[in-house]
Amino acid sequence: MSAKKKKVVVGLSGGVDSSIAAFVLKEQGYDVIGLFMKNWHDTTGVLKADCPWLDDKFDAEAVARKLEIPFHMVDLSDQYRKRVVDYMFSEYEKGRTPNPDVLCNREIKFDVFFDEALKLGADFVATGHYCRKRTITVDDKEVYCLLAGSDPNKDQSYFLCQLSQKQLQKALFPIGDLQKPDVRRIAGELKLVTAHKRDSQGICFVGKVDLPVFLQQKLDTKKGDVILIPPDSELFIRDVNSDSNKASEEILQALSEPYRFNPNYGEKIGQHNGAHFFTIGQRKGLNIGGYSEPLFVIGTDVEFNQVFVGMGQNHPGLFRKGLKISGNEIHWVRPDLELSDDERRTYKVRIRYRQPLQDATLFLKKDGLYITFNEPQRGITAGQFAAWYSDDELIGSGVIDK
RNA sequence: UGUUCCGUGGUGUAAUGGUAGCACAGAUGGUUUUGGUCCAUCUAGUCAGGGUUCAAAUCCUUGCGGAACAA
Repeated sequence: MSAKKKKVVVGLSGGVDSSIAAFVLKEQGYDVIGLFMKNWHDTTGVLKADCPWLDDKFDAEAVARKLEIPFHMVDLSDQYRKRVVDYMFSEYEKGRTPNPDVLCNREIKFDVFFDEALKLGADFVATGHYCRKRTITVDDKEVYCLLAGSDPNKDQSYFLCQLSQKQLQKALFPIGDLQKPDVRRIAGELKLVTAHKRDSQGICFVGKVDLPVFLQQKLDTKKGDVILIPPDSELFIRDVNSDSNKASEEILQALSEPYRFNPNYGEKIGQHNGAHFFTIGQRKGLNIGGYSEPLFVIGTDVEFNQVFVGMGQNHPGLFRKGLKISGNEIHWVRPDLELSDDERRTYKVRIRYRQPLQDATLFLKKDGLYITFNEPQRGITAGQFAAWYSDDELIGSGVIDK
């Protein structure tokens, strides 16, 4: 007899990707268990009202039946609310723009869900993410690498940028080598109910929400001024030598400093319903027309409830060359590659999902990690995650502090 | 009070006698497992009344509203 089959619990979401993840695992000879997690059932602010988790559960169950694997469900909505949604509200309240899905992976799918899976006796836990894992040996120790999915169009490694070695150790990403169209095709051939289901969008588990409405559950609306900042404002003059090779702490700090707006630098042109409903780079929702080019949010101030905007795609307020991550927020997916004090290293960095990787240099300083980009970046926003890559491997990440 | 100028979609503007266009805003849809971006489509207007003309945003006139100038 061969050794006992390894047991894998796969998170079945009721979508096509996790369906095929389960299928691939089965093909590979694992003992597969499907586990559906219910995370959200509140429909406040959700567009397309029908509360979809039940449909998803039915679909997940149907897939499990078709693949002839056991099916279980866990309700993690309590934890999801506490560890993802509350975090979201609190970040917005501070005027930052969180990425709940990165948190969802770190806190839910690869934490509480993980534990539930292990309770079912799992050796591994699998998800339908488009990314890959590789195991290498460094100093006689196994090290797990998180790689981009093979389908460059669907690579979801960014959302897993906060995973730890411990989490990666038991993780499997069965569809990381597949292209999305192949996933659809296989699902079609297997006649799975999820074969032609639309890809999920919006905050994972919550769905596509009207964000202001969603946030209004906890955050008050409050009228404030919208202020237009001219592109030639002195605020945008950074008399730092953009040759950041010298990389003194001063230069790094200057490059990573958000523009400090105040109404004296511009002109009041309208009103908004709360600065915390806006994020840098945002165009829609200002409700101010009459300009030759669109207006974009270039800064918000929740303390004084002010929104600062600039006209046009190339407004200098939209761009910055550097950002900073607080020392305690630096996360290395590969701890063996951690920078030492005052060390610098070049990486490819993205600051949002699906952004093409940008050439950048990381500097570890006493007060945190500075990242400077070769090209100015649009919409560097506190609360979002910066993730650095070496080729297609995600090395580390952190919440942008400023 | 007098003279002059102006009044076009929600906003900013184009069309000076010949099918009222553009931009921004807004709505809807698409792309996207964050926010946002982006793409497509759509909505919506000649201040009001009278007149000239085959034809008026455009010319004339009255009213209303705004701006400028005025010993």
